[in-house]
Amino acid sequence: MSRTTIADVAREAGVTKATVSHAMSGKRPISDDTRAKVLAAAERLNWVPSQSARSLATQTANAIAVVLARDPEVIANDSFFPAFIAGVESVLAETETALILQVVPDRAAEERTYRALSHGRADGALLLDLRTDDWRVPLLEELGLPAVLVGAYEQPTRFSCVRTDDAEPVREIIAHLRAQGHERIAHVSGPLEYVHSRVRADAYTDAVGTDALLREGDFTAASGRARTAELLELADRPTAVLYSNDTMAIAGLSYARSNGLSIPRDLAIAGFDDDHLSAHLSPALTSVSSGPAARGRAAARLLQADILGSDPRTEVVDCNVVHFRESTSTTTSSQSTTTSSQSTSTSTGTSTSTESTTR
Amino acid sequence: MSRTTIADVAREAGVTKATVSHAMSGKRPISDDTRAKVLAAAERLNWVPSQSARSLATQTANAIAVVLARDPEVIANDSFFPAFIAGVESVLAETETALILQVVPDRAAEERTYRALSHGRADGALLLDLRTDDWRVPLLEELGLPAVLVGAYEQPTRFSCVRTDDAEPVREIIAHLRAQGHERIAHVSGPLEYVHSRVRADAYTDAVGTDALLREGDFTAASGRARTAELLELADRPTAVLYSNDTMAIAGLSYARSNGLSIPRDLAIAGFDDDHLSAHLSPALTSVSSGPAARGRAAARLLQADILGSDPRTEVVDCNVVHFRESTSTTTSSQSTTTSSQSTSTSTGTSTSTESTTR
DNA sequence: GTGAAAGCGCTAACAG
DNA sequence: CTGTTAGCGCTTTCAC
Repeated sequence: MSRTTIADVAREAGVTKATVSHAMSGKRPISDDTRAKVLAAAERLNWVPSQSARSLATQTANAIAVVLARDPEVIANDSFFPAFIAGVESVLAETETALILQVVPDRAAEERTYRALSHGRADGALLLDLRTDDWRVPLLEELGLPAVLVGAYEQPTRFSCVRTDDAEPVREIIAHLRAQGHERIAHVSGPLEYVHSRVRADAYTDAVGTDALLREGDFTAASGRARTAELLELADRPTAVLYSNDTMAIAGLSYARSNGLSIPRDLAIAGFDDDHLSAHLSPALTSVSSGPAARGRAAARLLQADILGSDPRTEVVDCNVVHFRESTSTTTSSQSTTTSSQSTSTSTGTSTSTESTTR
Repeated sequence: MSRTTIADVAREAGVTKATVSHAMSGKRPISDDTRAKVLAAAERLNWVPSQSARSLATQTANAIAVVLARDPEVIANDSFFPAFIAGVESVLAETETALILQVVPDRAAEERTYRALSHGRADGALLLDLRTDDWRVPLLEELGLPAVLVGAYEQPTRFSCVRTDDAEPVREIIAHLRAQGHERIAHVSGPLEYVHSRVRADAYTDAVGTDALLREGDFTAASGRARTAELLELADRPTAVLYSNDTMAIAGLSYARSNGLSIPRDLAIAGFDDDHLSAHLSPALTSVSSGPAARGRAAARLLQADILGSDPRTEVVDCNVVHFRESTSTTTSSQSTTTSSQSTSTSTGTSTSTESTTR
């Protein structure tokens, strides 16, 4: 059961370990003849180099990491995350790079995890759920661990970013609701410490002119329901609510309905992130498709480039598309205004502009 | 930028590397005094042991792996996978164990990946999407890599299994449909090479007495639509269809509707895996909640036990619950027959029986 | 073009 | 209880 090592292959091929190493990596000239012998021997013995030995020797891991500080349960009910990971994997698969997914309970563990990752366990990290002034950014800079920031990050940084314009779709939705005669439009945001929640909330406040009907949720169904309950109890209750994700929107929708409201007649509802089933709900849910797979691909590519030594870049993956559906329509018959067939297959074709980071 | 190593900590604490190592692991008696010195030094230097060095020395990785041979896109549209991973992570988080997720394009890459994993990159693997007579089982046995098989596997094996009874819910649904007067009930299965698809398909064939209306899909929306189209073109078209996942069911539902059929009046529809939004669809979709999180937790626990040397066990996580909803009801008003509030929170309380493996 | 040897940072005997 | 000493399997100088 003792694993076969590079020494076994060397012996089998009648050369030294160094030669085997170089024959595999091509890092120095090798005669075709010996290379063939080495490859044959490796094949015969089913040898695969030990990643940990290689990591130790080279300080590279052939893996990138995503560290999640959120409750694992959120993974299950979030429409963004699985699709994002799918996009990431589609890029990593090309180079047989592994993705390390680690959920941590608290900040101490998170910091320890990043330190451990930087010691030969991962070549880089993808940072999700960014906060204004996120402590992870300086930490990773200090550790020298390459990273890509997914989402808007305002501070100067040497890292690449994958951004989208989340304010624009919010403005579009508010305008749409206004056009339908709505005057009291509420917003249930995600945790406002997250930049993307904040951007959406700010765009909302800007568009409606006040934050009186802004309520902070946490992306879970429970919070969607609770914040909706609060809003509906107001003397001057809103006639429309924009939620920062579909899970909260649907929880809110269910709650409103069970309280005798008809959607969209009594209450218009819009979500965000466009879950793959949202178009099939009743009423079909107006939502913003945020191109998670495209963003995952972009992030993985930027990270690989960074690891290979490229300069950091900010890539704006502008794949937000608002799908106006029945949940915000006064005329219940109409389906989406924008093309509704805009799904995974077409998202590769969305406009992707690139600009270099100036700072 | 040279990383701080155990030698730095030893120097800082005025002891040797061995002492530091043991102070951290507790693998041999250490005086409280020196332990304190070591911990203080480690803290001061922000030292985290190099995982690759440790892996090399101990042949352990502090990580477990899931290798996926499917198209990354499936991850995004599958309701089982994210919830399963969430369950796995909730167990791994307790011990700060990492999850390695690797998507591979073909069998050669998959085999190479398992070999690489077994060389100190992962301590074990979770096997999903089992096939009858799956080649991975003997491979992992040969490699000596601990594993847990998720799903029914009929061959004798030394690995632990996490099983569920998928036949029973299929029988329940068929019986329910029969009771509503349906006589031509079709089934769109997943790829029949997968054991779980096969089990469901066999249960279906058994229950209806023929496989004339059995069609093989591949869990994608596209196949759900295509197989539904074929079924609806039959002279004697079915009046009910049971799909092997919700994604196919919803695609089928949409297709049938766009062809002028009313659901469930003209066509009853049932899915499998109970996506978190399925209860909110219109009509609400009858589906089988298969407790993915509970299965993920069970699998992770069994794998950790195996890694620590426990004997393999087969755990039957029987958390399948059929939610009868509008898509199969003649009386369109009624909601689920079974409690519909059976969600993540309650799934921990489902009956979980344990039996030891006899072979 | 190939070989020999020195580590990468840790753990685990073996001494004391 | 603590120090010394070999490795784990690979890469990478440095010689030849």
